[in-house]
Amino acid sequence: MSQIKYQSPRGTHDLLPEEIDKWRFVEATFRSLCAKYSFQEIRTPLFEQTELFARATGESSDVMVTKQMYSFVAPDEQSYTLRPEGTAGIVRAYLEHNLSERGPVAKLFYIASIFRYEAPGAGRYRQHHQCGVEMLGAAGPEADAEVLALSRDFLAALGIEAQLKINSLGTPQSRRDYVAKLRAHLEPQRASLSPDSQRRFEVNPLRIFDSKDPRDHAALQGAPRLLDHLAQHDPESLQHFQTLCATLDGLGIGYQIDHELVRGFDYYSRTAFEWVSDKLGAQSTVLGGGRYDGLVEELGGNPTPGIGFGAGIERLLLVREASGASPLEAAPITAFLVTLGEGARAAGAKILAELRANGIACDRDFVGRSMRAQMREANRQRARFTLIVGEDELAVGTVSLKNMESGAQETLELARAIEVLRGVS
RNA sequence: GCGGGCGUAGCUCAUUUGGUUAGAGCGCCAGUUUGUGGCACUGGAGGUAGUGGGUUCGAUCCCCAUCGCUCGCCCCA
Repeated sequence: MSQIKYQSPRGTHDLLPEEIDKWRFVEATFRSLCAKYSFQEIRTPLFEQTELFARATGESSDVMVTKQMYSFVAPDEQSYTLRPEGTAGIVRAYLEHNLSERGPVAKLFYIASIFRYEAPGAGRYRQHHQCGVEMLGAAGPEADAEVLALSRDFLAALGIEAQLKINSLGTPQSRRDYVAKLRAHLEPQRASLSPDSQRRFEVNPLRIFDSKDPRDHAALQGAPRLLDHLAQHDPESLQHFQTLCATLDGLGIGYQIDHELVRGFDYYSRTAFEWVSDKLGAQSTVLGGGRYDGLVEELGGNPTPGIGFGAGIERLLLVREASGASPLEAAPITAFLVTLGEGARAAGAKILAELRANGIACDRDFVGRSMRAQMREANRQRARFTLIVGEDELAVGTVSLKNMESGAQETLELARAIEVLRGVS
């Protein structure tokens, strides 16, 4: 440990064999659900032109966000950035390949690495991994319900308990008026806000809702609510929200309306949602998403509605374990070849090849260990059978097949043993 | 970016008011007679105590720095 010269960069992690099965489980669960919901996988480049992400993360905060991106100048002297989120690249691909021409609605999903230069914390890394979906071209609340139903099924399949919170942000226009109202409400108490929120008051008053400072909570008492504002000035958004709620009721998806659930960027509209868990301390969101009807246009396309969600795999696994979901184990191999003597050892490669040609997962000893050690290794790998080949067997062309669970052993021709092993593979 | 805690074998942790060869459990390797695992027993390998400085006769232990992890704050696409 002390002679270590290189280590993985801060906030990045190696996924070792003993933990990879959990990841594969999450990914396989997500893929199979997406297939069920008819979402199709898309893979976009790990990096894009910096400009794309700068645009997609909004003009107002791009200075701040840019500091949290892994940007670099390539030999072509252009600036590129490792993707800090999943949606922008997909929208770019949607526009670049005119996916809108293939049908009115594109339902896409991705599993991707995400890079953000920020302080690592629980469930928060500089390279993390997300499962997400994007549904482009459908403006109605049934699209929201589709995405939410998938998210519900996903968490349920993972054995994660979480609560759904939803809210409506209205349209950028109606939200602008709301922000003005909110400012008006807070103005008189401005001096009593936390220092951070006094800054937010200038930059992005909606964010004050995210504050944990009691002073800010006090100031927000009696603040105007988004949904009330929509009722008066944006009836279409309210109708959208109410229809969604009714649909969720019909689907048996429980939710909680959270008037303080907000999003920072302009292209967000209407539905915003988060699945939260109390299992994680400060990082409570396990899956978040919402509608972004303004994004495609922002990135140069025709006005196109969109809604999606993203969920960090690291955090899903943390919550899953905190919830006491059953651990996952690697699939054992079917057979372990034990050889005795040089002749058998030399013949081993060919026997393994035959087993594998018949679809049998198998392994052997590669360091010339004793039979006892080979048996131990077979046990350690939880092999279901050992195939023992010694000089005796070699001489008459047979093998000894031992069932490691029952301990029963029989000597038979290799071809027969393969028949048996194929039957259990 | 700010503040608190932590950093001893592969893993989980002991140890020291600063004092000879830093320990345990698990894991790993080997053996317990001749070709048989899981249990048990025996033995073994493995650590310049994250790293670099400093204080001291002497540092794993005290001080500083640095890297990493962690908790909270900021931020959160």
